[in-house]
Amino acid sequence: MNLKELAEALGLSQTTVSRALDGYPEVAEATRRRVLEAAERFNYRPNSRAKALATGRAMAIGHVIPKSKSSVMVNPIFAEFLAGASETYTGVGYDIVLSLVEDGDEERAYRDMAAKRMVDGVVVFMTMVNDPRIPLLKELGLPFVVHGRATGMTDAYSWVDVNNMRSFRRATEFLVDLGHSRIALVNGPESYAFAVRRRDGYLAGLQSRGLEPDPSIMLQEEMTEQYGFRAMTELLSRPDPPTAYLSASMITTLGMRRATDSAGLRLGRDISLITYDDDLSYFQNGQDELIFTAIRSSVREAGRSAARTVVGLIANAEESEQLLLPADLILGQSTGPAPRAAVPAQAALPGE
Amino acid sequence: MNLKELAEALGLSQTTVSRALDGYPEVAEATRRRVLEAAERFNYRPNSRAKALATGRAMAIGHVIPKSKSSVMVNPIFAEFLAGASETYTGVGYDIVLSLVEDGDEERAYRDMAAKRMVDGVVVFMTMVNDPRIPLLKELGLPFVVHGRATGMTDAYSWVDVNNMRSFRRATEFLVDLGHSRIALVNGPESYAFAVRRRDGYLAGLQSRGLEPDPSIMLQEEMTEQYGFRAMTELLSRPDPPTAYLSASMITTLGMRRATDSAGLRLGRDISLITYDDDLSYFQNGQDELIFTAIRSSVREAGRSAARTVVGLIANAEESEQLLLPADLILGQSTGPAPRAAVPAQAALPGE
DNA sequence: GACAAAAGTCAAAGCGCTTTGAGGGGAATA
DNA sequence: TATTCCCCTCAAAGCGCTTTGACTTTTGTC
Repeated sequence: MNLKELAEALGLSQTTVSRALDGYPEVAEATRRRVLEAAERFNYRPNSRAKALATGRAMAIGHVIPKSKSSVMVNPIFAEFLAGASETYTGVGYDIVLSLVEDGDEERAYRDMAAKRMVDGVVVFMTMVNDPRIPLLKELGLPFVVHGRATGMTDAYSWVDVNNMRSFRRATEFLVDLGHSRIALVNGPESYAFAVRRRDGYLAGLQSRGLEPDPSIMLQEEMTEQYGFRAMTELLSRPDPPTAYLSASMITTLGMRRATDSAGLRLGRDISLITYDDDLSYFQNGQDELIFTAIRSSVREAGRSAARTVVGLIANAEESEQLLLPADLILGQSTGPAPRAAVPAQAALPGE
Repeated sequence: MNLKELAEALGLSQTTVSRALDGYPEVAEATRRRVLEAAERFNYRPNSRAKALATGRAMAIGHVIPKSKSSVMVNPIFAEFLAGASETYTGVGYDIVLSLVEDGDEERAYRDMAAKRMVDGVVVFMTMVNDPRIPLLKELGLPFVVHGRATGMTDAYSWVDVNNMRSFRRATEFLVDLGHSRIALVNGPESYAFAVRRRDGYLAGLQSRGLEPDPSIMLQEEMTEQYGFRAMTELLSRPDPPTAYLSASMITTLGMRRATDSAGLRLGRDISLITYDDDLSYFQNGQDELIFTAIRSSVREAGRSAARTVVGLIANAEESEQLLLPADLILGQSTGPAPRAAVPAQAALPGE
């Protein structure tokens, strides 16, 4: 059933039917009711392609998700981020066009989306340091919002981010205040902007408490479970193992806990750990009481906000918009005072 | 830059340019080269909306992902599944239109997609027992493929599935053969078809070895980490705790391991565990040697296959296609012979 | 009752593409 | 040179919708 047929069935012109459906005021109330009722009855929906062509609006937002070619890894966070974004979109009638592309092919993906006019705007996920996508999208004139500011950019653009720097600084200071002086950073790849910010926060925290950073206990890699395990195992096996750990992802943290457990150590007593927690629905950090002391910020909420921003941008154009979401440091059971000298020594021979 | 402008710039008609770009034989080779070169230079791509309207093909596939309203949970598996599907689509020029909908709203989502003509076909994810979406999609006449057969359906339709029944049966028999007689099933919600099949496989395995099932050690719930922990903790605290466990998801398994660890028990020695393993990129089951004995089947491969099937369906219509992917039982370190009587008794007081 | 204003409806153009049916020009044949 | 045929190119219609500008009918005012 298309508009023409519906109009014929009603004995009205296409114009009137179209106006009635879209709520224009020129249509008599009785006519509108009649039209709406018929549309409902025939299960009519305007053909979105034709509508898009006529209006110039695709009513769709593009989400381009990079997947690193080397590791074949897809960051599962994006599922949760999308879930949030979709909550916003459904309210305002936008669809999501998803594109998963390998690391180098992003430029082409965005150029395609722009030239093919499939979307009215895009959301950039996992922003890189000096991300080339930002100037590209400006050049293309496609409204966009990035999740996580890029570093080293001066231009104004819209973003939604978390206060990574400050929260990692606070977490670090908190650990120092508990008496820890060797604090490891198990970070994500520092090609990502968020990872750089977290590292900088960590360094700022150390500095504010007068501690020297030790590059040998600052790690970075794709945030998998196996990475967490390897990193923790390796760190614990050192002659002078750290007593406290900062992890950039809940997933990595699970691997770190596995290593801790199999070394026979207990979190919160022998070792302190603070994790970044995206508040994933399937990895809740405890129900009643928290398992991990964590820097928590809902990535789903970030998705909602990013979507809201890009939709606003499409409506209003101009005026970029920035939004810094809070990240709370919440106390769980994985942190405690630094153990006395004896314990690190014991920890040096995990599980033996 | 649109077709008209490009044609003018070249001094050719739109027809010729369009044909040259689409590789029709009526165009002189020299003309075609000239057109292609110009298209490249001007960075021209046909407007996908106009093309879709003219051809009747949207060149897009819809993926509708349900998110359970109650738990607000989004199954992270879908990210990996989509990554696989997208590998297929990029090869053949299809885009993904993603729709995350709350449990009850699926029918509307599919009706929308069909009526609005946004997609040429859809992939159904997380099939339910007696899934109403299958008759609905048949009625709508939209090509579709489901991931995981529905149960209780007689009609022919296309699906891609894993041999859940057989693999769970084999895993159960394997555990019995190791001497285990109390084997718990920590399943996903049995409203899903795959969960029913896994349960049936488990029951068949018990029966073939002459064991009676005990409903009190057959659990089902959304497959979160916290569920695994709760389930395992509860099971271990019983007077007569199971010595072996079957888990339906790697994520749940991580929670189960956490519970096992904090009860002071060791997998493979005190307790045996076989997990279903979707081969997620961020939860690799060990690098060199496997951590868990597992039923492994790549969900990414399933995504690739499902996409291939739906694309084929659009091209050929008619002829439904079924594909049963293998699920291998692979030996890791989480299984071992059933401990003698003493150990379960000790396990009854976890961590005390 | 005449006229203006408002309300309701319509035909037709246009969005950017594909595709049909037809036309022009050159090579091959007579 | 005239004719046929093939190769290449083109103008125009159509995909299903929105929207402009005009037209008809109703309502309101003096």
